[in-house]
Amino acid sequence: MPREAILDPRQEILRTAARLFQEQGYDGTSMNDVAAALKLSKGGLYHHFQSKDEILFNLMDHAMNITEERVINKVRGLSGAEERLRTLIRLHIEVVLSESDREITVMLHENHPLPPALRRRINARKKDYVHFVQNLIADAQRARGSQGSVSPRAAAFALMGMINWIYQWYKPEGELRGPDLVRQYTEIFFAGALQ
Amino acid sequence: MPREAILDPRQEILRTAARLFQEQGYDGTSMNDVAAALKLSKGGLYHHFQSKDEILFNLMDHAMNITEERVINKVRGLSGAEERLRTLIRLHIEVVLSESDREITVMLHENHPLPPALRRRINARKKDYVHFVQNLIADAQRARGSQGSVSPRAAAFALMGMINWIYQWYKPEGELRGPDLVRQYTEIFFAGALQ
DNA sequence: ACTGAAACCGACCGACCGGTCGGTTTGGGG
DNA sequence: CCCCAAACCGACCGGTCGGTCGGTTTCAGT
Repeated sequence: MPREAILDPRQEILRTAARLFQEQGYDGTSMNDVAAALKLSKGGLYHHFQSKDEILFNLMDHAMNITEERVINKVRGLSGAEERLRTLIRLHIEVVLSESDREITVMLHENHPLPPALRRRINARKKDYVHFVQNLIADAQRARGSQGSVSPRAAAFALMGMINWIYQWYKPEGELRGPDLVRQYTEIFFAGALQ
Repeated sequence: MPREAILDPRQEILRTAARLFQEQGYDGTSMNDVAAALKLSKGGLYHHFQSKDEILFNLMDHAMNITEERVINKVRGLSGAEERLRTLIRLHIEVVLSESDREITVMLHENHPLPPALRRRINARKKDYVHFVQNLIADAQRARGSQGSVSPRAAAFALMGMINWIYQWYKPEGELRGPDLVRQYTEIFFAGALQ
């Protein structure tokens, strides 16, 4: 028998909460809503998490784990500055568009004030990611010998904006589909930031 | 005596609500908070607006008015496709960074569900703006005779993302100040989308 | 001085929120 | 078969929310 045939209940709660938070917002979703969606009583839900904030924090932390596994670690295994940057753009977009990783969009949008300690941990991880992207860009600029009138910092913010804004308008059935989106965004950014 | 020495009370309420919504979020701000900040009772506040939603809608509508006045109308008065696009980028960034127009960031971030009718009106205005930008980009591409591998639609979304994401990281006292930001973003986008 | 409407107050309402708690069910190891 | 801890239930709590309402103040026009 498979060791993990039954999901960790905490993870199942997080998955459900992520879905509801994405659909109705954090404040628009009550703990009752979460419990009901899991066919649980509110008391039963509080057996697994001791506060709504704890759920939100774990959601955001999990989102950062996903980003680390599916983007950063994959890119680290590559060589060639431009190839690494190109891959980062593709993978990051894929994560944002991924139906299954709703935690990402929750984290992108929700700015509900977490307890300061937790907030700091998330912000630090976000900042690390931006620095990683910034370094990638600097490497790619160096490799191409570009006349750096565009700072890696500004370029990194521009790239994060382009990609993280996608969820605001993207529709899977729309005219601008995934692979096409990746191609065009990559073209725009490469020509724009590595000139 | 000046006819409008005293502000329209509704506008003063909107200004205060915008400030509080930006600082604490829409759900994190109660009608009591708004009333208290105005040195009003909640009952007094409800004399001017009949619901919290009505305040949010007027805030968002006002934000769209500002965009129309300060960006679209200014750009319409210009000639030369590239000059118009360049100016749009600068003005749009300036509006996002403007201390006094907090309604903008409220609208960019808050996705509290408005009554469908109101929601549609705001969304229609947003869509109009994207179309306006899209046409500007198409004109600029044509004027430059660029080999259009980048569609105006994708470029418009990329630009909106770059700019509308700024409020997520921008700090007035940071190293990347306003004019510098405008210059670099313009460079990135022109090289990226008009290649 | 009087009046009427607009502005405003403050107590109040029902609903719902996040969270608690004492007790019951469940199921695997001895 | 029993035990015990983990899982779970459901009633409950204090507090706050958006919104209401009847009454009072303010003040411009006459």
